[in-house]
Amino acid sequence: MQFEQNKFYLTVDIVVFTIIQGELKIVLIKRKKEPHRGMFALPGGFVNLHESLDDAAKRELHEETGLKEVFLKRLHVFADINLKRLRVFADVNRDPRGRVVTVSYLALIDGETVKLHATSDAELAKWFSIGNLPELAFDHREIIEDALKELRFEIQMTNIAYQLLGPKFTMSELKNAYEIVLDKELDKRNFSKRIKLLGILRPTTETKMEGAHRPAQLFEFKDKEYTFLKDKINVFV
Amino acid sequence: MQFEQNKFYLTVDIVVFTIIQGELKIVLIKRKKEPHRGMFALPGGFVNLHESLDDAAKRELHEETGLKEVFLKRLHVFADINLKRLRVFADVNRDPRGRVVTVSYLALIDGETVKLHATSDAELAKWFSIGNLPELAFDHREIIEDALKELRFEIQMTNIAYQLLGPKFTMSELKNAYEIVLDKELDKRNFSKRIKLLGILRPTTETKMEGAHRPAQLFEFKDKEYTFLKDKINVFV
DNA sequence: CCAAAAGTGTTAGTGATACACCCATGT
DNA sequence: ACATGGGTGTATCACTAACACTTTTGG
Repeated sequence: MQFEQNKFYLTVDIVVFTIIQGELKIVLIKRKKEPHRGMFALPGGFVNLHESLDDAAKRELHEETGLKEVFLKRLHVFADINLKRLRVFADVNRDPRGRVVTVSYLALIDGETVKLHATSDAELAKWFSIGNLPELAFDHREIIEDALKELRFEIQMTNIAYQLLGPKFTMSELKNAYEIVLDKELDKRNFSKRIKLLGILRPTTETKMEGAHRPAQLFEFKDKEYTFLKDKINVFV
Repeated sequence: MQFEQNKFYLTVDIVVFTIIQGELKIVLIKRKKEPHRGMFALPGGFVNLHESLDDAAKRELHEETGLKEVFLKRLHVFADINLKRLRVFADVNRDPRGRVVTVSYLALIDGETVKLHATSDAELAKWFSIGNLPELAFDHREIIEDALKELRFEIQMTNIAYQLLGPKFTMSELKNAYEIVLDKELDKRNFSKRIKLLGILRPTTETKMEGAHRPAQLFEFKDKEYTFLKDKINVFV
């Protein structure tokens, strides 16, 4: 075939966001091989020739971060979502080994699931606050910045927040997640009104008592599928 | 290198939109080679190993549609824009020649530029109405549908409409372009108010007389750079 | 009764929507 | 004078934004 020589390496890189101790964090792994050995990088790696990008992302994330079944299950959900928002990074010189094109993935998981992981494999995979990242291999800083922008966009335009929280949560917990992602304080009255108006939540009959104050009502997401709140988009009459 | 066998072909495909005779159209070319010889496909092709995706897109578009300098100049603008919205199509079986991953580009040009082209090379490259496409090679129909969705999103959220029109235009011409892209009638009073409110246009002192009626004021875009109208996005207080 | 977070309502302002008439021109 | 498309204004409604007090609980 005429173009036999023009072949590329294809990789996937996954930006996994979560909230731990009130901070937005991502998983990074310490590279064991050259290039950039010893530096931190996003989990990810080479796509096999007969493997879908989604499968490669799940496989690499599992291999490199050693995450458990629980986490993989969540990951599956994320894969469904993020096919819609794949990004490509393809600069000629982005990898010293040759021409490597990468496709980035965005994943969200909730803090509870995270804790299960963080104890198991801390040597290789660690959580880093988004505001305090180490020096990163390749162009991974750029990929992360892009993913963060996308996350901020998506959390306002879609219902993806369901991935950041457990199945039931208080309005305060939800607001807190938005505040952390958007890095901005929100007014609780307006937040609550707006979220209710969007109609993405269903109140449950349960409440959560925690500390010396009035118990909070628990909510759940109506849909645990990626939904675009498109009324906000079709702006022209 | 361990992954030597896992190499991919990388292609770019370009969806070029324009408006001709009141219809939204795209360029398709008739394939001269197998696979899918004789079928219509998006302009595009293999990326060379030492070439950026943008350069490959410009090169392939020029090679396959024979477009002139005028057009290439516009294309350059489009390339700047659309790096932000690259899409990947990477299914395992999308091309019978092997594992081919493609990156899609979205381009807009104005009807005037188009006419220059359409006469030159009509055998191989043709304009097709978006509502009346022929059978398409590979997964190009899916790529086009994706590009159309993106176009409809972008025309409402950004100032990309400047690429669909000449340097100066009447409010009616602009409204018409929006109507064609969105496939929806718009109220001229509300459209005009909203566009003025967005502040992306500057009125000129010139007018356009055409037919037996009051002459129309000509406008131009303030910025001919991709601008996101982000006030519409940050929705939370 | 005190501390702490939950929960809730009003007002003013801004933009969205729906709708109808006059204006400038060529014939 | 009339036909044609250009150009504009107003009233209603919905959402945004700013802001403070009462409720429920544990200690």
